[in-house]
Amino acid sequence: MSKAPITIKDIAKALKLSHSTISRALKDSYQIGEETKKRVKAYAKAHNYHPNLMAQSLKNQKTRSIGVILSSVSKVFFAEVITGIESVASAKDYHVIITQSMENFEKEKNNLDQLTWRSIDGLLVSISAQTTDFSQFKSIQESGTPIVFFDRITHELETHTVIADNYQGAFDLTKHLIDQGFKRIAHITSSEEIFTTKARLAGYTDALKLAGIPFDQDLIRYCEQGGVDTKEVENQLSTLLSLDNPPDAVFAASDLISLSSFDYLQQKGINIPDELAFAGFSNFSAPQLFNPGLTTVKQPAFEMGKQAMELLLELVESKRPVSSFKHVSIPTELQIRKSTKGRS
Amino acid sequence: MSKAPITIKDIAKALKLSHSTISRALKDSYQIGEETKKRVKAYAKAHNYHPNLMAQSLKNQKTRSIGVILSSVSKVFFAEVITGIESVASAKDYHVIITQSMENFEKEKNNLDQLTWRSIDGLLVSISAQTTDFSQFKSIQESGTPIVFFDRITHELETHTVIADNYQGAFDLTKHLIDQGFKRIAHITSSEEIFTTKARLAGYTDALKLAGIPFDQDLIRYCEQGGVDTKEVENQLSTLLSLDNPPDAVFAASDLISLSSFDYLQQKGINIPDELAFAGFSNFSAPQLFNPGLTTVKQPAFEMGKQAMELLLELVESKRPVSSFKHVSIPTELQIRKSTKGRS
DNA sequence: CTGAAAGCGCTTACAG
DNA sequence: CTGAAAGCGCTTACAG
Repeated sequence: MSKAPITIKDIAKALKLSHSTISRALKDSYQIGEETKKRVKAYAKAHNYHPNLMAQSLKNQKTRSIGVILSSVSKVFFAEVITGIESVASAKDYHVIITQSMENFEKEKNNLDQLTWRSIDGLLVSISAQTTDFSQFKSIQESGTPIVFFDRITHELETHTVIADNYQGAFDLTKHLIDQGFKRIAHITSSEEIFTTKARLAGYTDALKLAGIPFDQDLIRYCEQGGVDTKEVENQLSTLLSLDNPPDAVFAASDLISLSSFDYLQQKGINIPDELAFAGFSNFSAPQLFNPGLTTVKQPAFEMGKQAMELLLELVESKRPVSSFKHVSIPTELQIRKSTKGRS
Repeated sequence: MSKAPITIKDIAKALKLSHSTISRALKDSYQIGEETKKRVKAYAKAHNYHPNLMAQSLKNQKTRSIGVILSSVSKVFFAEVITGIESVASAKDYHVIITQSMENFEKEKNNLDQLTWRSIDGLLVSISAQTTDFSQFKSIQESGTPIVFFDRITHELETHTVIADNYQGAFDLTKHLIDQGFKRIAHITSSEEIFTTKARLAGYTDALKLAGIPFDQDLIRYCEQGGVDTKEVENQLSTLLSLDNPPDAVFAASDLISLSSFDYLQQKGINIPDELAFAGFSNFSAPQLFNPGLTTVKQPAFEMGKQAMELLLELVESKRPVSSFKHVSIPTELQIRKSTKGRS
């Protein structure tokens, strides 16, 4: 194992050519003769030549690195998203710098600063729950770094976006509950502001409308922390249960909410689904563990990461400014289990 | 927002100094007068100067990037490890390139190649289950890139290692089962070869010995895939259950094994803990979801990532070769739930 | 078709 | 205490 990797200079010396010629031959420049190209490439391969990325970056003003901001890698959903992102990145020789906002606006801003001065070529973002001001993203975009939003997106910037079809997922889930005979369907969801919350609420509302079931604002409960705080979920649940006309089913917007809810309901001795049916959005690795098994809407996390990265690299590698943007929405998958079994 | 970031040259021009002086002032060189330093730093700060990392890397032959190889980010354990690694990295301005081996030797080798020619400054590895040949790691180390192993380690290379105290964790868990009155304790574990498997088996064995319970090889069941394949786990369980003298408790080595087992046992209508007690190593986010709640040994994942990264950076930043290596073992935590309740 | 030269933004031995 | 110069490994306009 040689300590110093082989460089263009070394090849030039060995082959008695100038280093410009080597450089061009390696990139298949039309200016170089076929014979020469072959010799150079063969030598490079034989000696396991790899270009020095730092030198290339310095020259090209491109780092081949992509920044990612998401709330937390510990969430199964995001772990799967990352795998999708990496699958594209490694195929195209980019590397990915992951940062976590922990749903915190200040942290998100710090991550952004960090990533910026590391001079990334592009940025992938799922916006934190706290974020209402998008000016930092705008200035990054204006300074020439393309951004693609996924999952938690905004339309305040013009760019590609990739989401799960939250609307359809919520619609399907609500319709399933209605089909099972439930009439008072509550919705415990995350912060009112975020994009996914709005889309899910719309799907829920439309499914009710279609079935002629009246919408009741009392049945919509927001958790500002998105369920990170167990107490928050318990409060919303207990409010629901003490309504004059309590719900017969609950549609939860996330795993965290479902987890806390199951604990609480079990504690209170409330039987699922006989006293209260329950279902939720989830990328939990083992929804069958819930007792009874949890009916879920599964988000296409890997696929989202993959497509978001592909769209970002389109922007990064595009020769000229892009002005027409795609808004991808990927279907979700309804998985029916015992927690929503109707009384029939 | 200026498109082009400010450089040393810009500062030099503005302050009518040479760029050598700026460079030195910014790094607090003793050669530069206090007054000058102050002026330069103030200007740099005011204009939000950040050094161009590519240029620095090229000059210093250091990239400030650290490679990580682990089996899969989708495992909660590794997601937490990553958070620990990142916490150190971001504080010290390193960035982390994560790669996944998926327990596959070939993939691990590819990741290694990729990382190598990206010229990382150091490497953090949790070895894949398939790996028995460590020559690639050795040559990387010999070529000057420090490596630290964590979780799945080897002693074939001389370097720092960081593990959870698997021995003690297994010992504690086994002792707990014995204390609860169980006498035939089976152990369903991962591939026989890997380090963690051996350590856990040793803890298990010693706890039995101490209690005067005879060791029975029939009660030790290996899953080559580590439980990725549900069938594998079911086979081992059914073998155990059909023994002439079947176990009264099971100690599982991982979440995956516990998950598949619970499904299988529930299917077979076997009551936990009355017919069979169950406990396992786990970093599952919600062990209380198991029905009944699962007694677990929790691994200090965040802490492991943090300490491994700290030790690696010690090696990376050390001026001279290090020859004395630390072997850190971090305590695990036994969390007792209903799945191991004794009959008393 | 090939080469000499300049330059990306920094660091650092060498001079003064 | 400060500056001019060389060089890290590459790319690419300019010549020939």
